[in-house]
Amino acid sequence: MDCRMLLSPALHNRQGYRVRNPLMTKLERAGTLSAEDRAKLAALISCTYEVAAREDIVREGDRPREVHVMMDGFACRYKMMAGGRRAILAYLVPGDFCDLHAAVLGRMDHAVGTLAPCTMAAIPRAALEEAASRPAIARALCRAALADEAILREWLANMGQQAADRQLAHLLCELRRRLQAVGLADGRSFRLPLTQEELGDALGISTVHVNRVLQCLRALRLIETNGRSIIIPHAELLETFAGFDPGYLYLAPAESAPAPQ
Amino acid sequence: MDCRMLLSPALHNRQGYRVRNPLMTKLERAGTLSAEDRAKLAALISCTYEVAAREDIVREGDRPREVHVMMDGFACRYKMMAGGRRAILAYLVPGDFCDLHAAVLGRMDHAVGTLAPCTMAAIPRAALEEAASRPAIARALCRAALADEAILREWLANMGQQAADRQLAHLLCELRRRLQAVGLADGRSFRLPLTQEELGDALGISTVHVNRVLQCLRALRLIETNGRSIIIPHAELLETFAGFDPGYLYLAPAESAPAPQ
DNA sequence: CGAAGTGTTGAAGCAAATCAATTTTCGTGG
DNA sequence: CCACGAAAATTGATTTGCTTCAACACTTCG
Repeated sequence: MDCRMLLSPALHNRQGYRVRNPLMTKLERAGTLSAEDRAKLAALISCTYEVAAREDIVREGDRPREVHVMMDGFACRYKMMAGGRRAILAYLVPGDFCDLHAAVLGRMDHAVGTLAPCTMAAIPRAALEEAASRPAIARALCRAALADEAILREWLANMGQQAADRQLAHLLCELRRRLQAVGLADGRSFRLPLTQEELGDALGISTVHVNRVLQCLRALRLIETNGRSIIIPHAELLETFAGFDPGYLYLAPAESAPAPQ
Repeated sequence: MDCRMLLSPALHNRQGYRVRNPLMTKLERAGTLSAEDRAKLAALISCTYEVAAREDIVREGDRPREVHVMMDGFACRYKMMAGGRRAILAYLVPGDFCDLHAAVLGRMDHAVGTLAPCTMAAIPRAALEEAASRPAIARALCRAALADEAILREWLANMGQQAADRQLAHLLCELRRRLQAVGLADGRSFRLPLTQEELGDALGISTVHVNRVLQCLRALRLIETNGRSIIIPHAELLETFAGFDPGYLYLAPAESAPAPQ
């Protein structure tokens, strides 16, 4: 894993837009970081590197010495199942950690692979642990990890209990909100560099069926597709159809918890 | 929620066995707690109370002021879906936290309800946070939360991608291991106080189908049932059938992570 | 321009849902 | 302890959402 030191004074994503550091955007959501905290965090992103589409970033069983963060692109957590099927367990968008949990648990119990070309940052564990000695940063990291867990629960409920058309609609609603939160979607449309097979591996349905469900959503005028872009003409319609409630994403600034007496 | 102060010098579970504090058993797994840490933890369990079967412990939207821990019994995380279906997102066994994440995220995005009569402990957030000022305890709590996340990922892969017979077999393998880890199963059998409906709500399959799949597993001699007890004559056979690999449960003492340089 | 990957369509088969009825188990009070 | 009612488990018949297999069209890019 080569790690060209790209000291990036201004970050640009693959579409050429100048974007804020997406990790910062994400961790600031809780709204409790001081200027000094932010400086500490920014200093962590010193070592970035590029990964082509469909490469592994970390593999099952790895004991990563650094923690990897998505700066640009699109990736997924996955497990290979008996019989060669691939189960996609999460999509990762800019700002997301690949293996924060492995720093605590010691080992990856699944792999992370890119789906589109990605820019990654590698943060040495020692540097991260030092930053986490600041309570506000530790709290923000903890929040990020627990928000990932909330997404897993929503996926489990969604994939387990809903018909395929609702499942796919729900997934699109989630991706729209998450991409919007890091400036990669306007309200109406976003780039989604996924094949129908990659969607099916997340939903647990066949490629053929993904295709038919997409046609169904188009026929209902809930979505339009244009190459690898998704257009959602009326987000509320799609969200209603999917039974989507964005609370589980914890994108709003932290609702202050009741103070412990 | 009445909170009778039951200062329990020795804990007994509902079957009358004298058991260790299951929270301690769980948090000690990482193997890094000092005697002082253990004393601090033990002191947290001062306020226990009983809850009947099929009651809610916390509800979606709650902002709990205490953190609740299972001391005895059987419970589940669940969400109610559009159409009245219930999605069971996790089973909770003694030693498991109900709402540790809500202490950080501020709010429950799902409910926790008992399935069997339970003994719960309520830990005031202030007391927990004070205990967590000890690094070893903070680390153990973090490990516990992340191990829950690993179980969610395994469920998502299992429920999403496998045939129903493998799914159910996998679930039984997991419960056997988790119950064994807190002394509630010998190698061969354990009490499983769940109806077929409650199993179906976790697997996303109908009650009728749960029944047929159970019959199939019995016919294959992979399991026997006796009232609410499950007997697994040859655990390896069932685990092979289910493609079960216990690594994701993180029940073994922490594999020491590579030291950060 | 050709080849590979991706998307689309149709037909047949199957796993699981649904509906409905019956039996068994279990908890409770007489 | 037994009788009763309710909950849970079981069985059969029918329907359906999704898979699988196979062929073909479109796009992208070297």
